[in-house]
Amino acid sequence: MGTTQLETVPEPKYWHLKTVLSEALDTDFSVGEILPNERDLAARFGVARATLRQALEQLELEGRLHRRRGVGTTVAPPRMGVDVSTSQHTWPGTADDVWQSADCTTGTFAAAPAAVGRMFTASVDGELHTVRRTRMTHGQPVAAELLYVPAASVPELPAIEATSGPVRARSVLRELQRLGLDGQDRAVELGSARADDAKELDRLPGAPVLVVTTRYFVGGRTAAVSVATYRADTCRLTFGDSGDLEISHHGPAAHAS
Amino acid sequence: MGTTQLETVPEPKYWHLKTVLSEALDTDFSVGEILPNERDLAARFGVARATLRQALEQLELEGRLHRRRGVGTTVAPPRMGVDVSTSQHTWPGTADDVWQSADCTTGTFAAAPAAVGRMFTASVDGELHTVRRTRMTHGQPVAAELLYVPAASVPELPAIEATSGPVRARSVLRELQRLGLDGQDRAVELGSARADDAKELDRLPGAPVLVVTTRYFVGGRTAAVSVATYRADTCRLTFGDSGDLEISHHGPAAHAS
DNA sequence: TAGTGGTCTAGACCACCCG
DNA sequence: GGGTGGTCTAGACCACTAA
Repeated sequence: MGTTQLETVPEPKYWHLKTVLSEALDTDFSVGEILPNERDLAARFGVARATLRQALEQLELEGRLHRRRGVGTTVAPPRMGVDVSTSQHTWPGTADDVWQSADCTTGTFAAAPAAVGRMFTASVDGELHTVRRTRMTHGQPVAAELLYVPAASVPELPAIEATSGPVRARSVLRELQRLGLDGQDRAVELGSARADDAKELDRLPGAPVLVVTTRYFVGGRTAAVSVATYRADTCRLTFGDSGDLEISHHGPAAHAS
Repeated sequence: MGTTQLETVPEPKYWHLKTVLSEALDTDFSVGEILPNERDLAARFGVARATLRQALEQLELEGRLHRRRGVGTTVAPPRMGVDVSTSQHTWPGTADDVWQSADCTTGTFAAAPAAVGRMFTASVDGELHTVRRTRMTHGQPVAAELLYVPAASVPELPAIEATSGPVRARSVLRELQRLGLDGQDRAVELGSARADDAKELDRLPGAPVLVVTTRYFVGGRTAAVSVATYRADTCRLTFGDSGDLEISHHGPAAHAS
């Protein structure tokens, strides 16, 4: 390769390729622009398609590119700041309209992942409501949430209503809102989208997501648990009032100049 | 394939493989156990090695596996909860001993990523201290941090001391600690490790990391900015008192039973 | 139907670790 | 030196999208 670099430490091709592409994105492309297809790009750089794809995958992971089968690869806009701070949703999305498409099913605790069941201090028997929702920002789905609410937490929930569907989902949320919230607990980790979440987030299964697990405390007990999966490619989770700031894409060139 | 599934929706092989392996990890393996090598595993499942690797990569992304070149693939322990809550470090790691190996260099604002420079409301001229540290948990490096402190934020910093090295790093941190902190701002996003961070975190460049960007406010102005990159495979970031809980690995089998 | 990205193969060589 | 995972190739076919 005709760069100025000596052949001291042979950098992997895909890594070098990613750096070159990253700089090209900064200088020669604008947001939304379509890149040449993978076969052309690979030929242009003199590498196999698989190698080129390895570079593109990294750039997509960093939120620089957006790839869609049958369409092409486009330059992604900067990640949007998504507020997940405490003040924003004392109870998840009760007042604001960022959460949509609620649904609700009721079953036993066995319907929840074992790790979720472990977060409830007591009452592992009895019924469990599972509310499914989608969070929209700028018209795009950014998160899919499963909210687990033991029936014991909402004793005044009318039992006569529909046993599922958006109507019951709103009933559960309304009951939760009436409860006094003592505090909450939050954790963030990397995961890969399950098939159902991926579908709602308009991504392929296995796409990287940021999993936000929240425990809601009422009267010293865990009253509900929320597992929200955020698109990792398009979202930057904010915990404060910095939602309108741009943070660097964190690639190897982040230190450049 | 001799499974019970009809050929209705041909699931990708690597996806099915990942599910099978995930279940095998739960039942037939214990933490730290070594898996057969990739060539053997690929032959056993009747797929190409590249396909097998696609499944392993996903499992590693979810924190289930740990792969080391020249050694092998082992079953990873559950992710550790790493507290990044406000109360834990009013100023980053001043009192506790989780942060180690501090170093410090001083230069201009051009030494910082452009996105970081943008977070300082004023005083883009002048000097900028850059403190580099590593966060250790259970004897393992979990995060590499770059703390950007404008010289204007620590006017009483003795100028005669060493211009770099751990000694000066501690001086800067000590000065910061003397300041009254009005508040802070935090954002989390997915990134890939730069070469230098990867080295400190004992990972390969490009490894997935959770980038935590923090802005520290003093007197209504941004007094310092911290960019901390946490290992995404081994860490679960906690914002509260849930540090000792286990959260589910978020794979496609997370809903199983 | 043509073009895109997604999956898969069967090889090869390299960098690294350990005995 | 022998075994591991990491990189790379040159193909092939498939699933999806849009004209």
